[in-house]
Amino acid sequence: MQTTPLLRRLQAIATPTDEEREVLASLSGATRQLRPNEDIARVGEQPSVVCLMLEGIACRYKISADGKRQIMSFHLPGDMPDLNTLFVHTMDHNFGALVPTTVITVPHDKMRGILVRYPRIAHLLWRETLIDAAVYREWIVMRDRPAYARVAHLFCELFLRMQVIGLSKDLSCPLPLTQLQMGDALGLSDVHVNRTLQELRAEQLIRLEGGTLTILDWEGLNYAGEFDSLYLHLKRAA
Amino acid sequence: MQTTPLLRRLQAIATPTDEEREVLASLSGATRQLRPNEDIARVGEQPSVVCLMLEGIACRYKISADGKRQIMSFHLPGDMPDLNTLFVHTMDHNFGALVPTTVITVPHDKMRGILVRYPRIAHLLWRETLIDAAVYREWIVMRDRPAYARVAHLFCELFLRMQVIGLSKDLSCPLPLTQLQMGDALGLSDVHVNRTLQELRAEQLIRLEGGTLTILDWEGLNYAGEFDSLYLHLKRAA
DNA sequence: CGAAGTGTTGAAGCAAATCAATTTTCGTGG
DNA sequence: CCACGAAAATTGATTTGCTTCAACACTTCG
Repeated sequence: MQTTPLLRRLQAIATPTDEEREVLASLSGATRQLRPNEDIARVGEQPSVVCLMLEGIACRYKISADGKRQIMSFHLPGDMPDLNTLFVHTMDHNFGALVPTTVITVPHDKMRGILVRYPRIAHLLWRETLIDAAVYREWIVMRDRPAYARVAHLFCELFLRMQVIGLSKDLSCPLPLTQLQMGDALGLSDVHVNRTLQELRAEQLIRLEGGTLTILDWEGLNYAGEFDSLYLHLKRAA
Repeated sequence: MQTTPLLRRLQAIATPTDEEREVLASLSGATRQLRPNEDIARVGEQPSVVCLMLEGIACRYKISADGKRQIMSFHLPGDMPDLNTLFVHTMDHNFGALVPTTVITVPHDKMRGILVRYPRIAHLLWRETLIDAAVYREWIVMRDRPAYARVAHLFCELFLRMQVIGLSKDLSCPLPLTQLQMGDALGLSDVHVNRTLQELRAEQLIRLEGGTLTILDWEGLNYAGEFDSLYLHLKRAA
């Protein structure tokens, strides 16, 4: 049942046939355990495998000239974040774990074989990479808004993404990120993330403790974050 | 020779075979002329055609709650910016012309036929959409830097992209954008774009007049913009 | 030739960064 | 189980790059 997260994820954004589900369910490869801040691939490398996330949280990031880390996306179980390395061979960014994380690595050759034999799976995965791009676009927009909206937006997005892979319970989901990590993703200092979290708590929109996010007011949080889930292209809404 | 820009663009990022070049060169569809600020597709729509840009400059953008326009990407001749609508059917953003622009529209069915018959073309175009995503990632990072670096970065990117499609001459290329349009793409006010342009001119890095950008100091501009062209994944460097 | 869009300049205000402690939490070994 | 050190969270004070507001000048073109 290793690949359950992948199927959950793909069924959230598309409608694979039984055969396709079977092929994807049988995806296998070396399992790899990563510790927080351990990298999976770095700028300049040319990976020969793609990762399937099973557990944990990973991110893509770049390091600026002044040493600041910019997180460009978060990746959750079920994601295949480096599918792009099949066609864009050289990493233009880093990819690493933020918390203890488990992935399986599938050789490029094997993936390519599947794409050729099952064009519909290729299209499914193409769709997945396009939704990835849609998330980037939303982040470009979202990161131009005030801190309050940015943090709210991030929580809305992560909650929905956790929900479709079955990791939420009611209005709670795991969110074991530090304020520094959130800041690097939101383009905010950790200090300001902290102050903003306090605002969101004071407004009774969220609770965040012990690595668990609880949304107290979904509508209110959506409004605060100017959040519209359309860009996630999920088949069903929350 | 309508599709020349497309071939130029694809040859800048990949190596199509003669047959593939021929198929792509024969791509045809209705020609459409667009005036500045005329939209090609809007949020919520489900286009049934994809555009191939022949001339001009288009952009993807969203309008925020407060009415601000956020430009998420620019598109130049040779780009097929809404290839994504083949697999992600509903537009989550707007797509429109910024200056007088010519496109041809190719029906989805026709494109799908080509993708099925020529898997290598599918992979080529997939690569194209992945590079699009790489540009989004870079923009997320770039937009967190000071205004001076952002403007410099934009000019470096646009110059290289113009160059690979044959629209540059020496270190000059067309750049008929207003300061407001640049501001919407950079997350800066038009006022601040103006002041920043003056700095770049004062530093003898660029000239920008009459819709033409001239780079006076490529190295200096790269440094100012913390620009590294890796993310564009061009086969040859500048 | 006048109107609209674009570019330019100046002054004031503000959201968030930065700098600098201090407190709390948490993992780990004694 | 507690003590310890390191990481994370929190608080306060100061600084700053950019926005906003407000004019005004220039260009372009019907």
